[in-house]
Amino acid sequence: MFWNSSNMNWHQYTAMVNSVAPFHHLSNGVLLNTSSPVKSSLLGDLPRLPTALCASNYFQYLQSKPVKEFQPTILRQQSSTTTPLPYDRRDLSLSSTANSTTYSQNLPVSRQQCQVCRDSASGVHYGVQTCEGCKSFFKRSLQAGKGQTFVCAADNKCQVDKRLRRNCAACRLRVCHMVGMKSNGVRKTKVGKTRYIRAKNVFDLEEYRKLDSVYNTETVLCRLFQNEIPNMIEWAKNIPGYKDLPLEDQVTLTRTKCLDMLVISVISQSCNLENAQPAVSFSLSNQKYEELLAHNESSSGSLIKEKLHSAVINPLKAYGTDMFCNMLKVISHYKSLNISQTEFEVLKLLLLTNVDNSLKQSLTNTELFSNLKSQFRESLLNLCSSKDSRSQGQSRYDDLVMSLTLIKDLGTRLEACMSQQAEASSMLTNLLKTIL
Amino acid sequence: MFWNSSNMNWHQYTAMVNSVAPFHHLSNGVLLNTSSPVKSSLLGDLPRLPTALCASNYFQYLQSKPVKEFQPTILRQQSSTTTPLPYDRRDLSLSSTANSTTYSQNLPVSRQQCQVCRDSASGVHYGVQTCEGCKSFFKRSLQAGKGQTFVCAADNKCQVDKRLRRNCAACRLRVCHMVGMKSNGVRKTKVGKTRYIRAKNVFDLEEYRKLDSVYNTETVLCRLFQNEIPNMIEWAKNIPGYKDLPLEDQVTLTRTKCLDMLVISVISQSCNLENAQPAVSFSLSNQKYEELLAHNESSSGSLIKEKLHSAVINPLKAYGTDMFCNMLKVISHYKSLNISQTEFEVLKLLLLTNVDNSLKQSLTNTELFSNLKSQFRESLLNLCSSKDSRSQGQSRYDDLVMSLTLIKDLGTRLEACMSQQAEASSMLTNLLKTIL
DNA sequence: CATGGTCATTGTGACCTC
DNA sequence: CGAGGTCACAATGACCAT
Ligand SMILES: [Zn+2]
Ligand SMILES: [Zn+2]
Ligand SMILES: [Zn+2]
Ligand SMILES: [Zn+2]
Repeated sequence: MFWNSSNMNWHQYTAMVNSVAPFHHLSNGVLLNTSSPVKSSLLGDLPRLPTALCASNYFQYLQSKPVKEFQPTILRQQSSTTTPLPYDRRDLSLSSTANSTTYSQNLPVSRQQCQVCRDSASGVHYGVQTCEGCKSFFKRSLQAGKGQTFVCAADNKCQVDKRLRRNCAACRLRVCHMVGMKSNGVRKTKVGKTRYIRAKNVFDLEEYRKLDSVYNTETVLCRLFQNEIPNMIEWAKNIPGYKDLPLEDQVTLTRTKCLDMLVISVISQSCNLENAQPAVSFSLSNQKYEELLAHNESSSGSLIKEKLHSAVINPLKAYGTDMFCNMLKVISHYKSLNISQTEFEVLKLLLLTNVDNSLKQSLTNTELFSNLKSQFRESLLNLCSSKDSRSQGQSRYDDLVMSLTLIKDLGTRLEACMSQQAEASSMLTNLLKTIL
Repeated sequence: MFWNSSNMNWHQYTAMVNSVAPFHHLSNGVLLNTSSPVKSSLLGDLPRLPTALCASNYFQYLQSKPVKEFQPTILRQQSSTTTPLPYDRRDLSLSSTANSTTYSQNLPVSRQQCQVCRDSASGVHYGVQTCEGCKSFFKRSLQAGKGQTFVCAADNKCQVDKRLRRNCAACRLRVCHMVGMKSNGVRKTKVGKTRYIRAKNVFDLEEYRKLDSVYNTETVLCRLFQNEIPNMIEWAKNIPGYKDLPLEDQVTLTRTKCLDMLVISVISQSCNLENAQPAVSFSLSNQKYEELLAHNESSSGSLIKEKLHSAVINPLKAYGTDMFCNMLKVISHYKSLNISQTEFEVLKLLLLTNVDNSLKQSLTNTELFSNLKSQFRESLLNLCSSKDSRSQGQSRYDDLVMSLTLIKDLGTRLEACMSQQAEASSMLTNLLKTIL
């Protein structure tokens, strides 16, 4: 719904936006207006979601970068013959030759790999496909008990793969928990029958709550982002005049601005929620929260869930990366402006066409673009002037335009978050390639 | 010079800004105008600089957080008596009791500490005060030769202190280089006389060039930031009407906006440099670069040095953190707008007063602030209108206001950088406290 | 006094036992 | 088949000889 705008000209478009303005819907509410040709969007309505994207697969996907391992394929027997040590089991050589022997080589990149570090797995341990190393690591962490706490030297976002897994125990254990490794109590003596069932491969709230930080607002926004891109592109296509731009320019604009657009959409959506006043839901009980979370785990654009999420799990975060608090501030700003949905829609357009000069020069049809841009600008000015008196209108226009800096700020922060969530950039490229 | 604006009313101020507009100065140029009562600023003129802030001290300062070590002060002899092992030298207990015995306890937090990890130092090793651990670590890295390369699992920004130094070898070695540790060749056999002189404690380019990334644009901006704050505050005090605001509001505004103000100043300064076209200095030879760097190491606001710096040292950076490229883009944008210094000055004022609602509510005198803000806004509108025709003026006004999103974007990125450079936030608080 | 070497201690992971 | 144990190996750092 959110990105929806059917084929019509500019005036029809603004008219529609006006008429649709008072139309609110919640993430877990029902869609009231069934007559309009809505294309459902994840930013509020949550249609059928590919459930394959659950926690384990998600992280597996994020970590599936082509690890460069051009091992020389020699000197394994070499070292053991030259130095006849009594034993040499461990492989800490960092250029090992041992793991190119999985029979289903590298076709889908996924099976037979350790879900934690992408090394070759030796079986299912503690509920998850892992390598010997991660198995032992998790075992030791269990044996050590609750006393030991690892600390990350960076931001709890360390890469965990075959060569780096020894660097940060905190992040390694975090990933272990994320992919669902569990002790299942101490092993029962000798029951040959129904043993360890495979872990459900879904976020487990109890496990999840043990984790510290990091994976909350940012993670969900990143995931949301993936799902929302197609809707955003569809929306842009239906902007009057946008399709007249050359295709390359459309792609350029969409690609450059998609993060900002995601942000402004979530913000405008949140402004419409009646119960989105900051700090209200913070008093909800954990039980209520779990109900809500269980009701619809998959994905939701509204900040309401995010807020609950943060309230329960999120402790203090690193300075400057707390997306949640920052978003609340911006929402409150817009609420104080008493902004209408119509104004939000036009602000979106302004934001989409607010490019710096270098980007503008790279467009193929600058003329057409500038026309479009000034048209949007004009539109906002008219909107402001019609409501209030002359000088009041100018003042409101200024307020609205200046508020875009806040959106931009959030977009930049989100970009930083995403860049740390592995290959968001290439992911984006691929997505856009498949869509257009 | 840059933050300079003497005591005068608003009209005098704009007049002065107008008259001073075509006045350019380079970082290594001479100051031409000696009659005006300029207060020199680091953002271009570089007066006497407290040279105490060199590389080593800087990192030492950044890392001087109050490490929470409430060691139980027992069980040292305990363990050696209960288990009569033949040897137990190393202290890996993580709650050691050994380092509260430095006789000059914790008065200035600085002396007798390892410059790398803040553990208690055992003397000067490889030219720098270090602990035994870091000494051995550096020794091994020398013995291993160039073959071995450490890789950081995060972003080459890991914290290095007593408990975390074992986490990331890459970052530990990086810090070793940063504080100036050197091999000085292999030790001469037996010369009892003039031996290792203490390292100069200044950035050494040769050592520095060995490092990968990270410490370039961002580091210098952070350092510049420290030095520039007082000038910024002085500048703000002289804005007509600003001193009429309550003192708390002044502090609030200054504190919230100082990063953005730093960014816009560097940008405007860079736009004035004749040779600041992007990608021009990239062709300079290394020798030329070293000359420039040697000429004035301490601090310089102009991007010209930054550009050289990056051109020589900076390889590709993490996505989204490359301040340098982003700044170049913005500079080029403003150059294409053909922006005047006067316009920049007013933009600065607009940026200073562009706060979100929550901040505005926290001000004590909202009325006064709003008046000031609209005054600034008016001023820019007049400036634009006077130059061009009516509609042209509005268009330019829009362009300028929208361009503030670009500045905000840079500010946000810089904030992220600074937050990773340890305790920039508390540093800022202290600074502001001492000034006001 | 700083350097280079020594070696107990700790984390690791390939392999083994059950 | 997987949990738990084993132990060679690598990194670390307190201490020592020079
Ligand atoms: Zn693994
Ligand atoms: Zn980590
Ligand atoms: Zn140290
Ligand atoms: Zn690191």
